[in-house]
Amino acid sequence: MAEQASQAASSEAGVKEGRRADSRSGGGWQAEKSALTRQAILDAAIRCFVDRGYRATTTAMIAAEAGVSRGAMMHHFPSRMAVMAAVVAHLHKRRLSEYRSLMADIDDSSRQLTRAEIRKSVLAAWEYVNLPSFVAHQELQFAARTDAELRQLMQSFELDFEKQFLKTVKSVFPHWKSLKSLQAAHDLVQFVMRGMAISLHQLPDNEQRVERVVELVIDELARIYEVEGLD
Amino acid sequence: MAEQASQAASSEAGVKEGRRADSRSGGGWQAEKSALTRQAILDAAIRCFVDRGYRATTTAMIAAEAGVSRGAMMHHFPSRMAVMAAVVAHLHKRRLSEYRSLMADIDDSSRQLTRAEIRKSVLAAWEYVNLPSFVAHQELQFAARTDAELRQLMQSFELDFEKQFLKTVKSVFPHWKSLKSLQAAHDLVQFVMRGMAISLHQLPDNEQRVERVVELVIDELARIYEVEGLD
DNA sequence: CATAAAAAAAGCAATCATGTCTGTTTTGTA
DNA sequence: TACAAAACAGACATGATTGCTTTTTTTATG
Repeated sequence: MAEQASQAASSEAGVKEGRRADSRSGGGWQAEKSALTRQAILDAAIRCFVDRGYRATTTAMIAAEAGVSRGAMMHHFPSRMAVMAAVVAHLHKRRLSEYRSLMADIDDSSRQLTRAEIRKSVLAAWEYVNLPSFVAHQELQFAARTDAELRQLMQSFELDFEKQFLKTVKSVFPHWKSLKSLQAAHDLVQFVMRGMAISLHQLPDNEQRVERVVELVIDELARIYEVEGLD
Repeated sequence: MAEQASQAASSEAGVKEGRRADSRSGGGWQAEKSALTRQAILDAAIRCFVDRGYRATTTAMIAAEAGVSRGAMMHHFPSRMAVMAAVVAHLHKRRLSEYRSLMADIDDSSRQLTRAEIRKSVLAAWEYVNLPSFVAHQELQFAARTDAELRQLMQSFELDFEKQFLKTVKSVFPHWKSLKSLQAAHDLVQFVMRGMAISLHQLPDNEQRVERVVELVIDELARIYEVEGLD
């Protein structure tokens, strides 16, 4: 269980990379095509989640979106749940990678945490919750509330993700000393962004409200850091 | 469209109340029983949403939960969507009523906004997002993202709800002068609570994290009020 | 070149949810 | 009491989704 998550998180060079090299001798092209098809199916599933929702996504829909036949898909994933399991693992890696990429632009390697950096990190968090991968994961997480099988499937990944997530934040804000307050600040940002994402994606007239709340969060983070996070 | 919402919001004395009085002359008992059945169906639907999810909730499930036959249900609501429409209207009233009830305990009618009041309001917001009615509405709102019909159905109610919601907050915090900052503060609280609700209801070990974030929000509200909300 | 294995495509049966239909009971009214 | 209308109950048919099976094509290897 826990191995699954950490394995999925760490094994960046997965099935695909491991076999593409030896396409000259033997046992290469077939495996590569297989991996390509799998990847296409997973990406298609994510797109389906985003614009149809988890429950409404059928196996036929995924296959059509991926451009493969239903039979081919059943060859790689023997059941619907098998696809979902693979998507969970796929999203786990993709989300971590995307978040790290967003946060990578912040580190200006100054020796002090500036308000500008805080702002960048908050905006990055807002961008993050608007990514397709986040929306897809949101669909899965939300469905998991009332789907025991899916919940169990995601459980270990969720725990690992939270761990990696916080670890990334720590690496970006090395000057923030109090781990406790950093965790709380991180939680605050994540909760606000998530709540804002789900609340506003059907209400018009967002921009100003988003802007104001973002400013409030920045203010609060600056205040927390000033009080508890200094060296 | 807009009339639907405001009508649903204002007409507190609906179908049920309007006909129960004249059970002596004519047209009473039957109508009352009808209203009772409708109510049972709507409440059953909400329960189904909470523990099965919107998409997984079937008409048969609702009927069974309500203790009526599927035929009886189809008599009152000719289609699945008709049930959902009625549930949306029902939840609209119920949520407003419950939130007002939660906020009613705060007003200590002092002539100044104290930190204790702020704390109570934040805790009330947290209680609010843990009510079944909120969870059910969350299901509907979330499903509406990828269900155009449902989205259109809810649209006017959502707008009206936000209006009534803010109005309630204003009435509870009459000393908060700047409407702009009050709106922002209200948004902040709502977003945090919503994000926390959806993020944590499957992760264990919540209490401490919730506690800390709640404290942060209280601090921030106090700060905003001090800066922008004073008389 | 031939054969085995993998990948892909298509067809099929079972299940399930919806909507409609018909029949029965209860209530209101003349 | 008789009749009309509403409330209710159950059965049926259609359409959709899933998983399995069969057939065809592609790839790897002796």
